[in-house]
Amino acid sequence: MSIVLNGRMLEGRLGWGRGWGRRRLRSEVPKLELGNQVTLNIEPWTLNLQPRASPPRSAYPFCSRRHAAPRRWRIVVVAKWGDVRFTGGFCGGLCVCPCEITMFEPVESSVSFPKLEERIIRFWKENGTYEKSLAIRAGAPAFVFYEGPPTANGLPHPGHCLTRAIKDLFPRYKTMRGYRCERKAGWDTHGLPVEVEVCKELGIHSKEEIEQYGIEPFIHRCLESVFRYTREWEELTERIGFWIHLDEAYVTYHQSYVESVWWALKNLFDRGLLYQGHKIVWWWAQGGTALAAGEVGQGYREVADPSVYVRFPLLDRPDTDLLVWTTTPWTLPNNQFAAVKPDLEYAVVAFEGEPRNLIVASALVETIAAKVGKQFNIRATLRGAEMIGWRYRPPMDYYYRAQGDKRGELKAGGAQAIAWRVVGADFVTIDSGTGVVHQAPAFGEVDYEVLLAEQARFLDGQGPPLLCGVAPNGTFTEEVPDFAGRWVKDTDREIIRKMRDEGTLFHQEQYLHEYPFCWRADEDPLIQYPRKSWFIRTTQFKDRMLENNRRIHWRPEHIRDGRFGNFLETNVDWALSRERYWGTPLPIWVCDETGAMEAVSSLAELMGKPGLEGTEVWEAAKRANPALPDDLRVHKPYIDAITYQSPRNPRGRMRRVSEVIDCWFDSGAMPFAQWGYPHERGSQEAFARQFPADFISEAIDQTRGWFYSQLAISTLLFSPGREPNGDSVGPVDYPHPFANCVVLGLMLAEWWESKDGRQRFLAESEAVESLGRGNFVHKIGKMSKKLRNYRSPNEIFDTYGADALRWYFFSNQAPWNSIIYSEQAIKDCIPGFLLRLWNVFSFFTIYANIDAFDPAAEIAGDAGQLESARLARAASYRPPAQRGELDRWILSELNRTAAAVTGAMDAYDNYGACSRLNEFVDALSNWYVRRSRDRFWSGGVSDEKTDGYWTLFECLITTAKLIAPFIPFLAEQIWQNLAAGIFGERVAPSVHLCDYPTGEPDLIDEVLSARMELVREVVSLGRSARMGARLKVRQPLAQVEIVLADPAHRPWLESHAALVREELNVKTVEFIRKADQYITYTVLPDLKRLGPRLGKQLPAVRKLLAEADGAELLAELEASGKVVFQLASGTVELDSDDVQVRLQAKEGWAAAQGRACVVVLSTDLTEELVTEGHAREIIHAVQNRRKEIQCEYTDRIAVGIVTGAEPLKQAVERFGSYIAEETLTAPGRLTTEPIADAEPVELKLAGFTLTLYVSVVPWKP
RNA sequence: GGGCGCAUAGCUCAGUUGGUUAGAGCGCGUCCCUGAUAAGGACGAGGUCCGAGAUUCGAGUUCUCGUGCGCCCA
Repeated sequence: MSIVLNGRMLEGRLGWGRGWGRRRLRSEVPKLELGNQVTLNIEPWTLNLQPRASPPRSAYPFCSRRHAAPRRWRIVVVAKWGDVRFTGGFCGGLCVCPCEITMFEPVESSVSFPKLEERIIRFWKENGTYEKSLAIRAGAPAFVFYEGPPTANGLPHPGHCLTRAIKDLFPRYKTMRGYRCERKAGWDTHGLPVEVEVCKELGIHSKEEIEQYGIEPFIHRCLESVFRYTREWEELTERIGFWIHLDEAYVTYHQSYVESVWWALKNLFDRGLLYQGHKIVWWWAQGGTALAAGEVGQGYREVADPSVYVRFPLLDRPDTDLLVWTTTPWTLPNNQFAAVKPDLEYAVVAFEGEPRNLIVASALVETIAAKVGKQFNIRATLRGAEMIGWRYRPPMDYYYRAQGDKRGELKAGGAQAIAWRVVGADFVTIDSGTGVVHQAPAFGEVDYEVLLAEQARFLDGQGPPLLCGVAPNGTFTEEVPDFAGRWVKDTDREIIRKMRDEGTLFHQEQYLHEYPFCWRADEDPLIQYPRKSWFIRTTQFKDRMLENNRRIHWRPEHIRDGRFGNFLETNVDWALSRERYWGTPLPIWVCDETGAMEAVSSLAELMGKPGLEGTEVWEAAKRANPALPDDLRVHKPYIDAITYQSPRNPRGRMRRVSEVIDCWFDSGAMPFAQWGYPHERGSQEAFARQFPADFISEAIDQTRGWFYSQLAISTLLFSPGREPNGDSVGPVDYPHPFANCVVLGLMLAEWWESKDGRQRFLAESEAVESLGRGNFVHKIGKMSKKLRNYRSPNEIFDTYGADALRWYFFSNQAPWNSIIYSEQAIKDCIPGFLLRLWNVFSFFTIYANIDAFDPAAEIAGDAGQLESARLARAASYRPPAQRGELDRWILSELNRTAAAVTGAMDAYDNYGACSRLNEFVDALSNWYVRRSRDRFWSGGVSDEKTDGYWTLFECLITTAKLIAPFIPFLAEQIWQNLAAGIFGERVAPSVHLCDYPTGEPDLIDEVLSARMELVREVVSLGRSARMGARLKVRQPLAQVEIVLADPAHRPWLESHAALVREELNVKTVEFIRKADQYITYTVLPDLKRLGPRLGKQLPAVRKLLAEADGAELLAELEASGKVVFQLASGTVELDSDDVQVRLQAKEGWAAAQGRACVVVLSTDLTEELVTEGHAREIIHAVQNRRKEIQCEYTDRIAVGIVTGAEPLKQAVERFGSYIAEETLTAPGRLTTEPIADAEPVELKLAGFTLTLYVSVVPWKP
């Protein structure tokens, strides 16, 4: 034997074990490099194998699997023994493993999933696998997916991992099911959050400061900001395995996108659906800006405000006043109405010492009397409804003086005073105040709605105007001359004094409540204030939106009628405009002479307008900085500069309104705007092809965000039967723009903190280490950057891998539940599922390599996707029907699983699908492989063994396909190894290019599945009975008796007695029918069957059955086919279908009961059995000793068993050869004497002492 | 204040159209295996299904009310 490396012969002898040859070789081998030419000559087959009649069949005599070779060290050699070809090689352990057949790439038993995933990512990239997956479905029906665009101005966090994982899962699945699923990425780039980020960088707050800084440089900074973390986002996307076209992403600030949004807005404007009105906003007067809801929420604080009870004297009822309560006295000058609840009872009350009667809600009379400490008399009561229309004089008459008598004509006919009268409103409550609510529409959102409702009752222009005596800077205007120029909040006291002087104040106190302040200047209280705003008339489409919504398949379903449906029910017009800078400009130009307006749908259209001016602003900017993206042309401030000749008035110029739009409109327009529809070339076709979406998914916080904005825009633009508007797609049937929506739960963080909350840990183990057990609390809560209560996704990827994270997301709970980002739970997915599957995979390659099982050699030509039909072409592939039962069973389970998983995934139920996959892998690993081990280990080649290889191969191949959408990396690894690795280009190059297995009905055998389930139950019960009787499995028992509730299974189970014997370590298996000594029978009614038939008689029947002797009942049933009961209410007859038999093990037996059977162990131990048990104890002890002295698996040993205990001596004597065989004791080396070179070990076995000597026997060739 | 959701084992969660003994994983305990081995497996303990009421022959499951928590909106 010799080794030649690059033409140079290496000296040395090859050895194994501890020989010098191995050490010598070690000094030579490290010089090997990839690409070296190595020849190993073995002439003849002289690898010092023990002489055998047949060729060696395993690697074990020479190398433990710990020596599995890293790839670069593999040197393949070929040897022949007769006609059998062997492939072997050096492995990383530096010994020679001549029998390590490399049919399949050896699978490392300890795998690093993160490293594996990195390799797979590279593989996909280099091979364009994603693109291929689209290409093979070029002509297939579309499965349309929309990506809800994230903003890349912040780092992606774990929540984004979840959305990206789900968004990947279903497109991958549908692609494998044969659909073409285009996946266009998108980026949301506009909006206030972006501006706020930039402001933070600049250290500025207010709009004034932004304008001082300059709008132009400001938006340039916004633009830079939105792509700050693009790289991190792209890396995350790739790392988690989310296949999407990032380089063709739509971007909301791009000109084509903006123009598409303009098109939609012009469409709405031309149809009269876009109008200007007022919106009551939370207004920061000092900063001159409105605050978004989220910002307002941050600034709530408890403060004391004046709380005043004010008289509103009624005009038509002398001596009677409405009593009105408010905590904002400064709004009283702008009072326009008093609101009451129509169905509430009010009382006319005379308070002691008060000159006039007061009207308040009856329920509040006592409360108010108590406040002022006065007695009262109720003079009369009346319903709120009766008061509607009553007129009063407001406490401040700045407007009343001029307009108090003004009347307007009603639409319904007649005329009415425009203001200062009682109106009905449902929002009035008796929780506080008086039940009569002061209405100042300018300074309250609900008040404003009352005004709108009132305005709607009058003919156009005749109704009440909005009275607003406050300037945007928060000071009173000249309309309120007494307080003009004063900050409104500062006037409360004087207003109160004035009312007291005039006698309209009834009572005053302090009131503690939550009130919002500006989060940027926390001394500044916010006020509600009317701003001009643009609205979309969504309310007009409410019914259509509801109808559309009803057709959407929501997961979970309750979203449809719950959160989302309710939101639609309470729909208000969409306040579209924002007085900000970085957003899609509202494309409306106004004539500065006539006020006439026009909407514009593209830059080209604008450029075509007559008398165009202002384009030089952009041109100059571009000249100054040629790197400016042209997309900015359609943004502030450049677009604002563009004016044109008014078509209405020759002197007029058309100027753009100043606002930008709500960025939710941007993302909601994405179904068409992503294509630049309708302006871009090809966009109309693209839109027609990709509308509506089959599937979208986001978290529940998008209900009023992206889910609504999409639905609203789509319903307004593309509803059936809507007004013609000249677009080319035409009305589309509901649902659109999405048909299935998986609403994800929120992601929560998990951490552990010290009881004082000062120390936080991300892992329980860390908390234990630092604080000790019991000194910390487990917390679950919102993720928070400030608290740093979660690990970055990258750490998870690097430690556990993306598959583990994905599997955790998909398999641990229904996706709409909130999900805890639990590191421990992610970690547990590895042994729980990934590693279990990996071990089966590894097991297969080990044995398949040993036996040179080579599917590729047997299947000629194109092997496609290795479907059953292709495999069947192999000569040694026997049809499943001809294979053993275990094989047929696991193939049945495989196909049942495939069918169930397909069904679940078609219903968007990933959780259910994962449960089935988990069950299957468990069955494969813990029953099929376990039960097949001996078959694979057996020497030689047999049909049964080959069947086993084909079966396991098929299971693994199909499982790889089944798991591909869920854990795409591991799936690919298995496919690459088992399929592409041996078939090369004759199979699909990636598992993701395969069709999804849907289960072959022919291979499903429900009866077999049920029966195998029964065997597994019998075995499990047997073990349970052993535990109960404290009988170790090592102790053989004479007999197990099985009592079946349903004897139908007996023949089949009988034929599997050997299996049960082996699993339970018993000598015989008996089936018994009547087992009265062990069992009591209980006859139970089949409730589902009898419930409807017997109704109220059922409890009586149940009682009778429970009290009756089960065995007797059964005998009667068997004899006559029925049992008859006499009840007070009549006769009841039951046949055998009406009852079920339950078995109950009697006390005192080593028995265990399950649903279908009872298993009874014979606990009588004969001397023979006990002795055999001792022999097995000895084997166990010797095996442990082998391990302690660090034997190689192949080492032969000498064993000395020295004991004075007769039973143990007997065991050695009677079972010596069995012990020797099991422990690899060299022939003739099992003695009852001490062994000279071995260390004695004192042991106690079954209560006896024993001294054990074990030493390794030098191996002799 | 309104809407929606959740409440099941120590922890995290399943629980299909109402049906007899409510499941899983982790953790815990006992044990097995040592030829898948830096793995793997078996068995076990552990539950007032948040509370009250209603419907029903029968409720973890349906309905009403309440309690607690979360989210969204005011």
